[in-house]
Amino acid sequence: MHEYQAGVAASLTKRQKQIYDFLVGQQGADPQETPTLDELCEALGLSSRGSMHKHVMALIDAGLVSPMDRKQRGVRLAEHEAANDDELPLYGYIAAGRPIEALDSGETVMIPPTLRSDRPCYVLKVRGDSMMDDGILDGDYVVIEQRDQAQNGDIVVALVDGQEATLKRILQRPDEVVLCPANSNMEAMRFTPERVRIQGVLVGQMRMYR
Amino acid sequence: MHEYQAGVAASLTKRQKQIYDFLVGQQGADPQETPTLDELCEALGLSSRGSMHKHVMALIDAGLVSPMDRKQRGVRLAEHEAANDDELPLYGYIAAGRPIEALDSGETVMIPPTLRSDRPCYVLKVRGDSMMDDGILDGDYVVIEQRDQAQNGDIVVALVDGQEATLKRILQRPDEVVLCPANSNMEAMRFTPERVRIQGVLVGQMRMYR
DNA sequence: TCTAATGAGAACCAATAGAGAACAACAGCA
DNA sequence: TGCTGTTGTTCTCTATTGGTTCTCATTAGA
Repeated sequence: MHEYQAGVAASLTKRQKQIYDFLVGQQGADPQETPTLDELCEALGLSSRGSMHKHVMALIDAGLVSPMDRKQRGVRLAEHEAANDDELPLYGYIAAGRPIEALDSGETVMIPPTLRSDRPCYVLKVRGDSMMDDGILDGDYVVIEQRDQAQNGDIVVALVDGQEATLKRILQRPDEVVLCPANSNMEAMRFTPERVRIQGVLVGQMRMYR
Repeated sequence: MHEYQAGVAASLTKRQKQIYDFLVGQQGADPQETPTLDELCEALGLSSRGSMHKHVMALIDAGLVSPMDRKQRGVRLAEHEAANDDELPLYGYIAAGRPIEALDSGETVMIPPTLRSDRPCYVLKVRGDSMMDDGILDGDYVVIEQRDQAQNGDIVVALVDGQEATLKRILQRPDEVVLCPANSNMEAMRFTPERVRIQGVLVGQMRMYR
């Protein structure tokens, strides 16, 4: 998303970029403050509201400024409500050897953007100690990025034979897939590749005490 | 009736914002005092109650002022539902045997409300493996509730001799305080009670992968 | 030279702002 | 209960502000 913004900003003219930069700075000073066209003119040394309007319209077309529909509320930056829907769905419990135990209600958990990726994610609650040596304990919440491929060494949600879901570190070899627990009491499990389907990759974890 | 768009404070007009700011200030001065429309007019230099009423209606539509249903009880701010301060300050790094390494910049981290307590909290980043057997690894973020007392078994930020900060499980006995690491390679440390000061209690933890 | 970017300025008009009047609901009081 | 002053509500009318749309001139660059 920042990529996108930068890309658009790159196609702005000098004046437009200058105005946009001013607005960004202004917002940092006081998010409530939305300068009028006249104020923008004074700040940037123009004397024609109409000219300023033309520049602002370009910024609106570029998606950087929210359209001001004849309302006299000043020029304000577009709210880039990115994909930061802070709430992610809590699908249910994951424990070695059973399918994911679904929670019916559309329950969600608030997840900081730093704990997730830009792609679609969901949350599971961990049952059992199979990953304890990697610091993932019973009761922890894990954030899973939804995808069907992973790199060797990733911790993944893997579905075996279409029914057993488990959270394990994965090793993919040409002839077999190894799912490695992080628990000295447990053995790695080996399967032929076609028996294992990846349902997501671990991107975040959190735990609450008490 | 009123075509002001309900919603955000950012969409307020200048006058509306001015009135809202006045009300906020007023509330700070004396929470009991709820100015009438006439008083608001006098305070802000208007002479028409009707005009002031129009502005106040806009604030009500914006959800900033609680509707006054023809009652003569003055203008009062809406109960601000949970001014969700999702951001907590990131104080710095904590590692066994050193003071907390401060990060100067007022950096903050977004923390879901479920991961913190209602009391004041802050965030530290973990250095080292002294708590690895409890699933707290190098690089993890821990949420600490700020207080100076703890129960036996709590994981606390403890300051020893006023200089060494450490994250450990605590055991308080009448004659000594034991700080227990969660790492089979490390020994518990024993101090006389006056040497140990509790700076907070662990209430949440999170980790990001890659 | 041609074009795009820029800027000035005028005219237009809807949004905002304010005054004031009239009315309605309320609270206090006899 | 009825009276009275206070306070919220609704209305009309007017003025100003500020976004919009023009036209036209100037400048920089290919």
